[in-house]
Amino acid sequence: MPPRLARKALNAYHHGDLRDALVQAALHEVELGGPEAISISALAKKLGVSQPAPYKHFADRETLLTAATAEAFRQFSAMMRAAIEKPSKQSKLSRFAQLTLDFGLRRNGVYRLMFASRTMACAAKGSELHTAAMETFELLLEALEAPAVGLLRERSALKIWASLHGVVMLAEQGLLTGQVAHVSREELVEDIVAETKLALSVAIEAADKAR
Amino acid sequence: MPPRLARKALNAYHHGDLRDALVQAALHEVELGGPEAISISALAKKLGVSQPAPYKHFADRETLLTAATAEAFRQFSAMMRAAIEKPSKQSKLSRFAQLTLDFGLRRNGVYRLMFASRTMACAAKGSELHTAAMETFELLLEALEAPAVGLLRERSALKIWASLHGVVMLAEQGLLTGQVAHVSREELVEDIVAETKLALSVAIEAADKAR
DNA sequence: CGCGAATGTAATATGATATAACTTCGCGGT
DNA sequence: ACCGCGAAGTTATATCATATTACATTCGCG
Repeated sequence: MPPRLARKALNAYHHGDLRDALVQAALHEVELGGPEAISISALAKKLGVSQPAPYKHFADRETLLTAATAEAFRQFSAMMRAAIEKPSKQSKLSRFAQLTLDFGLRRNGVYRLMFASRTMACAAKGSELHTAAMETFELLLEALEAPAVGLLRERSALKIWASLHGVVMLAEQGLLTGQVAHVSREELVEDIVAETKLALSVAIEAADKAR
Repeated sequence: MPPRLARKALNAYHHGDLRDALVQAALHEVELGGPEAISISALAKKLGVSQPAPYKHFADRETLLTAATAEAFRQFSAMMRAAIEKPSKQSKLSRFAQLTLDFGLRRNGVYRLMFASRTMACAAKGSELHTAAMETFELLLEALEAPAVGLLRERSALKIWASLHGVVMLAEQGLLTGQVAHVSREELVEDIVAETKLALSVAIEAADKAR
């Protein structure tokens, strides 16, 4: 006898797309409580399947986290691409930076999953996650709109990425609000963008002269 | 045989200084496996006490983590103070920055406990942890060696803190090594320091002129 | 000395991860 | 059409960590 006939129309036994549903549900949970908050059994209950069902799709909690992180990177990239391709008064880099800050604060749980959890450090080189992360970095390079000077451009990108990351983390930990109440986080970001651009143009000039 | 007795008696029943021993042991564990790795019961076993014993000193896991974080900040501050007070060819800021990077990579678990865990965000204003963190920030302000221009100095400190934090996190996640193999992390940090100093002096000049 | 507070233990409830062994269902080959 | 195999679920269970409760021991202070 089938244990129970569920709400799903034709197929009560097989969920249909549990794997994807798990990833989406995980992201939703992470959004609220951060990476630590997700629990396999809680997700299973929420999706109306038995507790061990997720293990048919993910070897362990870590693997699920990794898949969710990759999906988060793809969503982030899509959002960024849309933003920097839309014509605007502001520079692409400026929009990228402000949006990153916004994302980092509004969807802090997901942001931490992407940039402040152990997940990334464990990602192998060709993995789904590593690829997704690299694409995001490519987008930043594109947003820089700098002449193709390879190494210099990458270095600038890294510096601005690092700075943005730092601002998000410090802001989220309440270490910014107290110290510089007068300076808005947005101003701080614009400051960083301006400095980066200046430093890059100076470096390019110097490189040209040396040639 | 109990590991270490603080007060006096060779006492099998009472540990002597379990609270402190827990904090130290927790930091030791964190050093290896990061904040997620510490387990109350594992610590209890390692220290040779019963599993619930720690709860006499810390309400829950989170509270123990918070205490360990505060201790980590104190250790960090002590190290930094020693470093920037010792005379050297390099600037204080430069030493602060390089040491931070070094600490962030060598003792990454502890670093993450301090700067990349949820602990800080939950710290109340007058708490042990908040106080310890503020002292560390004071040290950075001191290392800046800038004329006392209040807001400008704080802003510079924040920017450099954010950048350093970003570099550590990215480096630790393997996102630096691949992209800029030629540029050492140390060079990147020196770059950031130089930029900060330049920007600060320019800003001060501008402020003077405006007066 | 003796009593209360601090500190430890034993026992237990709860809940999460993960594995094992069994069941159901879709689907492709003959 | 059928069979059977593998993918996707299920129940049952082992293990382990957190946290609470009730009880035991020791410290230190009057």
